[in-house]
Amino acid sequence: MTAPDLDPTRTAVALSTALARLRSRLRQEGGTFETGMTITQLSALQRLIDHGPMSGAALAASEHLRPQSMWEVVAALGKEGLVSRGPDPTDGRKLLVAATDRGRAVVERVLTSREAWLTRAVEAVTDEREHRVLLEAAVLMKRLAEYAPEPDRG
Amino acid sequence: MTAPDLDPTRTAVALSTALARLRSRLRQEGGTFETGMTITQLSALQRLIDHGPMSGAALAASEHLRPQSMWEVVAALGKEGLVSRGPDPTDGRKLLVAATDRGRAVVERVLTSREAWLTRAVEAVTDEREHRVLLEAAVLMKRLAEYAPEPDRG
DNA sequence: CTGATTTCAGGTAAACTGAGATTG
DNA sequence: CCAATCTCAGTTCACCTGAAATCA
Repeated sequence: MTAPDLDPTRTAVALSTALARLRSRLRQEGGTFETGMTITQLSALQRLIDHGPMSGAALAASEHLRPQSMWEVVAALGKEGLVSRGPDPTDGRKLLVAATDRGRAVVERVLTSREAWLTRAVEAVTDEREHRVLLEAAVLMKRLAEYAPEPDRG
Repeated sequence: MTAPDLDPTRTAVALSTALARLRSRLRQEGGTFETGMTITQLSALQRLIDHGPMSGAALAASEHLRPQSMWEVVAALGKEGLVSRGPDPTDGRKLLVAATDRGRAVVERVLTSREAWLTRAVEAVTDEREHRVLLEAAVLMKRLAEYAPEPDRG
């Protein structure tokens, strides 16, 4: 039996509205960790670093964007020299997108800077236990984003 | 001394990218709890229910939007009969925005429906402990969104 | 020929900025 | 007269859909 105070719908609504409010505040604060990057760009770049070179279509699918939208993101990153595009040797339709050394360096710099508004907010308004809750929740939210329902089987 | 694995910058980045990915996935899934409302509209409506009638400017500030943007949100909610607008008896410049009974009913319905994609995802991919983590994180994220740095005092 | 990938063109939604009008 | 609020108009940004062109 699930505890009566744990209602997945209320959690879903709370999570959605928290998302909206934090996102608005981030926009208000300039948002993007002092690089020109949008969070979508940062997320895609991190994916490339973690996963290695991928086709645009695969990268789009993993980030839940349309390929056309992802190519815009990749073009923006490419213009800054953070990713490179090259032909896939085994499939002439694909272009492999890869993080460059410069891209890796920028992400590393983002991950060690203390200046971002959200970093200061986390330091200021959470104690150690709450900080751990946020960190775990980030992992859980990524897991939620990947959720694929089991197909019905007779 | 803070535990060495707890780095506010890494938490901030993890939270940001989790935000981006979950938001993309929500858009892909249709997002808005089977009402025509956007999450911004839902969040504003909840605020009105919790707080009582507010001026457009105050509501905008609390949700971190510009007044002009908030008036668009309010207009959309008004068209569905979920909020009403009336003059402030004490200040002729302001219009007080208030949730209607219909608005309260819609939020109540959202909070009890099991159909939303995110609700099913929460049920499916989290155990009870993780569910609690998400719920608390939603509260913490709203707190982060409200963070106001202490003014320097010499 | 079918299907997947990339590219090109145009469109939408949710926010924004800027410039009045009204009221305190 | 100055400041706050609301309104009107135009703009931007990050996505989207649709339709080619290329290749397996």
